[in-house]
Amino acid sequence: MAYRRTTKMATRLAATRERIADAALSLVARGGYGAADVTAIAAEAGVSTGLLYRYFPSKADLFDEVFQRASQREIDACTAAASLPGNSRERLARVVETFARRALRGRRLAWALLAEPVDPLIEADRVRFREPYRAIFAGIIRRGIESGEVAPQDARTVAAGMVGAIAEALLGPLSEPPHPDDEDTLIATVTRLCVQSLGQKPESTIR
Amino acid sequence: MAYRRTTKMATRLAATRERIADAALSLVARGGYGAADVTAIAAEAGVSTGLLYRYFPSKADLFDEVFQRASQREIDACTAAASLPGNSRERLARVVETFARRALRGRRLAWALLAEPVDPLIEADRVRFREPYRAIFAGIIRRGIESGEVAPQDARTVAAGMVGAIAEALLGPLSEPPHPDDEDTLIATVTRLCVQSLGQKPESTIR
DNA sequence: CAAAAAAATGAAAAGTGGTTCACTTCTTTT
DNA sequence: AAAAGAAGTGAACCACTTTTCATTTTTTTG
Repeated sequence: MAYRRTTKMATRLAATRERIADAALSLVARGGYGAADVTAIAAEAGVSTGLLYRYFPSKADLFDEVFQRASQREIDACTAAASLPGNSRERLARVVETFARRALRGRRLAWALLAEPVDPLIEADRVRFREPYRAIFAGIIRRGIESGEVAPQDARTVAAGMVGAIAEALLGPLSEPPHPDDEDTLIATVTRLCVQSLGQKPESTIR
Repeated sequence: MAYRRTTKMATRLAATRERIADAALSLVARGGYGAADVTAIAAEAGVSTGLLYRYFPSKADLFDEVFQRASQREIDACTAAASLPGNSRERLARVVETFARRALRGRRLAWALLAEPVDPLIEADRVRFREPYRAIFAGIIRRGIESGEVAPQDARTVAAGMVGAIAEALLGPLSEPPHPDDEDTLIATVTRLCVQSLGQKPESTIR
């Protein structure tokens, strides 16, 4: 008669789901959203388009998850960088460097996550993608303010500005072929820019 | 027989072209790209879709022009702000303020120009849209470096960062209803952020 | 090893939105 | 005012994707 959910089956189902999500990410990482239509995703995952819809209610839902995963990795890396010891400026610098270096390494994916035009259906993900970074930066800034290292300021807005600055400064280079020599200077410039945007230490501006 | 181009006719042709472009801009400014499909544009302009294609070879070409016009106004305003007298930091501050204030005034359009997801066909315009700003900022930075007010740095990258910072910092507020009280502080924060990212005057860091 | 239920298929449907083109209307010219 | 040519129309066309669903295959259970 019927069949109850066996662990064996459940495992396979999860694996298929995984394969689909991986296929989608892989296509995006290689060819951008343009290359990631459901037909291509299904083919890449080795399943039929119909099956894809048994696992994800819609393409948007699929990308919700794919995006989430890809972002999470990046965010984890930055969170880790943020939690290393050091003063606010050092920590900030480390996060920016981490972000920039990883983005330049995985150019195509970074471009897709940061800037590539996607259909509006999926755009919500991108906005969400930037939020965690803003949160990381805002946290560092707030702690800097508390400890007196940084002048009081609107941490949220400044953090948003930093995310934007990094993204925009990398965009050009991201869409060009790698240029290893320039990368270090590029990263250094972006890092300095962010740290400086915090302003000087309050002591030096006390009247 | 045939008819030669009369000034009367030529004027009308130009007017129709104008109406189409205006209609497109108006739709974008009110409802974003989503609301600006060719059918809607034609309807708004009071012409048929077919006629639209007599004036513009394709939708992308139409938006090329529409974008161009909308941007030009903004860019002109910023260029004007940049050319007022003052030192680099003052001039930079003025441009940022100008940009931010105008963006907040024309929220919907600014959002469309800066960040709204568009179909890839049109995305090229957006990249181009940011370029002139980068150029304005880069010009100010370079002059600052030449005059010794600003430490030597990669003007192009820093300028890109500023454009990104401004855009990103405004994005949240741009998609929310106006909040007049907060706007001035927001603008002040963004301006300070950009000016500070230039770093301190070289004199104070000379050893 | 049937019978039952779920997994999987893939071609067809439905939706989307830009573009075309055969045709009509209006303007100019003689 | 008639001929000629340009402006203007809008429904049909097309390319492209997502989504569905009737059908087949696989897995489980009694």
